[in-house]
Amino acid sequence: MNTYTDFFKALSDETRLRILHLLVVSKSELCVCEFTDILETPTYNVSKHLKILKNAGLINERKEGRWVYFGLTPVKGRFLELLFEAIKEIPAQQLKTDLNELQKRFDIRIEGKCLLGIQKEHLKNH
Amino acid sequence: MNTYTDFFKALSDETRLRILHLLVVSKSELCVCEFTDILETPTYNVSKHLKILKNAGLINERKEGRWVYFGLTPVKGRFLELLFEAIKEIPAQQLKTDLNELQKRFDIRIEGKCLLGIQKEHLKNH
DNA sequence: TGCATAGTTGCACAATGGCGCAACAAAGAT
DNA sequence: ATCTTTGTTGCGCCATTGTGCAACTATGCA
Repeated sequence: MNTYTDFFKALSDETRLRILHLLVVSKSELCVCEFTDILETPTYNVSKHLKILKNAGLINERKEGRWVYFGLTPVKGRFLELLFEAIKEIPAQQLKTDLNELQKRFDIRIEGKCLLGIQKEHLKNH
Repeated sequence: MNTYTDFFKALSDETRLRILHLLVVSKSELCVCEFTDILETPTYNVSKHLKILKNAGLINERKEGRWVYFGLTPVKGRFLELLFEAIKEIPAQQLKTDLNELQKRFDIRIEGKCLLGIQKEHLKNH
């Protein structure tokens, strides 16, 4: 039961909902610096939100050199299947904008990998 | 956007998830004293949770004499449709128990109306 | 070895959220 | 009119949550 309220709690924050939406729609893994640029939120913030989504069991982590990629967990059960479908259907302008920004990040990937890091200076840790 | 995080926030509490599950599965209106007995939570608590669900736009209120019935809002949009489907599919024991308790309350309705009030003494306001 | 880059974590702070209690409103019954 | 029943609301308390800052780890490069 707690599992399910935790799913909803994880999605009850705008930043985290945007993160999950990006993952559901793109069907890809994204790395922390890509999220940072797309969401326009400092890295430490993105990192914390990703941790919450991970602890809720919604996303997985994969390390590759200095980069950490996050993707959806494999869907087991009809509940998550429907929940992800629902998220895909949210008709919010913000989410469309996010997808545009995601495309920009995909365009600067090199052989499918995120190698360029954060592009927006003001979002980096100093 | 806030609309959607509010939906999730509303469902990120166990009591409220149980309430919405009852409404989604039963396709009925239930009154506050029925929720009180089923959820085994004091009336003032039930009332507050119902208010939160109502403010989120998930449920409606209808007064009938001293009784107040709550039911799902008419679904507009694919997002809510899928969200409610998802809630139906949650395989938690607690929710099954709730449905049994709901049946008991339906059994003591008179001509489809909740006329008997709270059955569990310790849950009433004093 | 030292430096830059990618990311995480601990701390302090303000805001929010759920609970219990007690007081309240509203409707019907005696 | 008064009492009972159904339900709501305001208050104080405590726990949780999101944020920014600063310190930290870890990986790769010169």
